[in-house]
Amino acid sequence: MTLLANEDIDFLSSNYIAGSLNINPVLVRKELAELKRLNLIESKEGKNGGVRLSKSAKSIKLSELFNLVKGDANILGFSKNTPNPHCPIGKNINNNLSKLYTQLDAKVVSILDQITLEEFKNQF
Amino acid sequence: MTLLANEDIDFLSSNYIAGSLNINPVLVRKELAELKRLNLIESKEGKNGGVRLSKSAKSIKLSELFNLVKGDANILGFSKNTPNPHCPIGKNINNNLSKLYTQLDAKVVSILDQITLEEFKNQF
DNA sequence: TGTACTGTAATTAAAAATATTACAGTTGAT
DNA sequence: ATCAACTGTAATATTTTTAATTACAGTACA
Repeated sequence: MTLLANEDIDFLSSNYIAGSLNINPVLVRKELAELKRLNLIESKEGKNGGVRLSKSAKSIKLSELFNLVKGDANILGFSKNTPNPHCPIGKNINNNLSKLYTQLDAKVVSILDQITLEEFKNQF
Repeated sequence: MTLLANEDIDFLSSNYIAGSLNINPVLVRKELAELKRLNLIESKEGKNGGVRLSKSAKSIKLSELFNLVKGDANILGFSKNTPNPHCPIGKNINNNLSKLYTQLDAKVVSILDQITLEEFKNQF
């Protein structure tokens, strides 16, 4: 997103972006699909196509990106974690951790709400 | 740690803990080694051995555990992420993200500083 | 009509996490 | 003293997850 906010070029190709990220273009396109779903970017197919921000970097808050990456899970959450349901602690730990994580996530979001992509980009 | 704080039994064996976590005892012992390194727990070898908290749950803040799990990295940090050093954005992105993450981590720690293991345990 | 793209699916390969096996050393109980 | 139940740790194997690759249909420009 920083790259999209930074470059003057109208549409950036997934190949170009993949070059910057140093990963495979198909992975980039998959992630771009997510960003598109949230209307953060728009794409153009065909020659000279690619993707660009669908609104100004000034109007995109980092919290939006955080929530996108976060998805359903808590960002600080557990990867797998399937404790023994017969253990009195185990059976409640995920519930109690989740409560805590939700609280922490909210705080993180409140900070990221104050930072725009434009501001982040301008550091570079 | 919640389990250790909760149980009355003097020393809990790695097998018992593994039963609650539903994972392999060897993994548990590896993680216990970390907790021991930080003097959060103490262990006894031999029969009827195991581990217990080395200080009261009241005196253990969740922030200590957060920092232990976090290690060197930022908790919100990147898993691999080796961007193209020839890209003006790519070459600085990790540095700039790291600055941001450090700020967020600090906020998280400030919250977890206010919660003791005892308080967390008492929810169960 | 060729070239450069997106979009997506399917497959393969690489990396990371977890489990397993093994065993030396310690402690308590019989 | 010897057995049983532990810790501590290393080495290996398995499983899971992540990322890369291949493939190709569809679109747009020139």
